[in-house]
Amino acid sequence: MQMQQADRLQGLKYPADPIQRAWVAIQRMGPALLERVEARLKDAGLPALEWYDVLWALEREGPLRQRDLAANMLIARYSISRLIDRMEADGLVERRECPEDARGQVVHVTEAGLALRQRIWAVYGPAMKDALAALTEDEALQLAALLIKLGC
Amino acid sequence: MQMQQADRLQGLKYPADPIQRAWVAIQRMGPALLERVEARLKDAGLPALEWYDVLWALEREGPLRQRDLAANMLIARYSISRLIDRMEADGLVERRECPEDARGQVVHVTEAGLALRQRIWAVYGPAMKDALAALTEDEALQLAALLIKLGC
DNA sequence: TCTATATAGATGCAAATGCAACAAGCCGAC
DNA sequence: GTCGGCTTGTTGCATTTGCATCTATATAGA
Repeated sequence: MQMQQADRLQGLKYPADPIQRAWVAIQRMGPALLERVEARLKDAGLPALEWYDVLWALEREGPLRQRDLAANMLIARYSISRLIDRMEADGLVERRECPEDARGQVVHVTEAGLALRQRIWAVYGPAMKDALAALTEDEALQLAALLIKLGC
Repeated sequence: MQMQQADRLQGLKYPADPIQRAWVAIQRMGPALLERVEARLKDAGLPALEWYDVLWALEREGPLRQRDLAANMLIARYSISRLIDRMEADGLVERRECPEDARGQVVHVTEAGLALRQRIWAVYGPAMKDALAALTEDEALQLAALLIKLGC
């Protein structure tokens, strides 16, 4: 198999300055953990997490407009447009007319989409747990609280 | 100006489960903060942070092989190869022969590279500080410590 | 030494991304 | 009403990515 250099996390140094240290840690660990998890999805022949996010948002909140999906996922409109193109081509979602705004469309999940989400979660859930296994539950909550503070 | 949907961080929900909550927070805040900072670089007509990372690694540690840059930045070899192509074309770095391994090359930073790094830092530093302004120094250190734990 | 295997880096190709521009519909001021 | 400006979603184009593969060199082991 190829490399996996995102797991060369051991020898890396961090700045001493608190702000810089936090910044580097966030920007380094986010992608590294993501790569670990996505590698397991790929090994299982499953699509990337982006697809999961769409499917889960639709299952959780019901049919949504592309605009709202974009807002949920913090990605650009044109990205959603093309992501939904691909997912629709795979039969996971459907675009339907939007009654109260003729510009818009409403995205619905299909049965196949629901089924795929479950198959992804069966791998994603455990992989996420493993990725964060070094933290206790309290620490995980602390970490989340600190990060969420940054969004406000 | 265009959108900036990465700042729609306010209304977003987080799972109650500690592990999931931490995961979502990391994966959401990392890119959102990055986008805020990179927007300021772009407004100033400066290149993306990737370039900064290369320049700073070379300035800090001296000339490096592409292999070592890749390890430092947690990115794939072929990405480095092409990143250095572009930076070399811009006169910021130079590839030179590697005396003790004829396969390899050593990347050196040029005067222009040193100068550019300083210009980037003048924007990057303050932007980073602003992005993390919601945290005290203690909190920043706490956050960093929790994240760094995940790499071990 | 000679061979097998591993590593460094580059690259062709297909897919994905970002940007800018666009059409179509909405909405509020007048 | 209608006019200007905003929002929604799409698309052409150039750039960037990821994957697989390739060459050249290094290194370990018989």
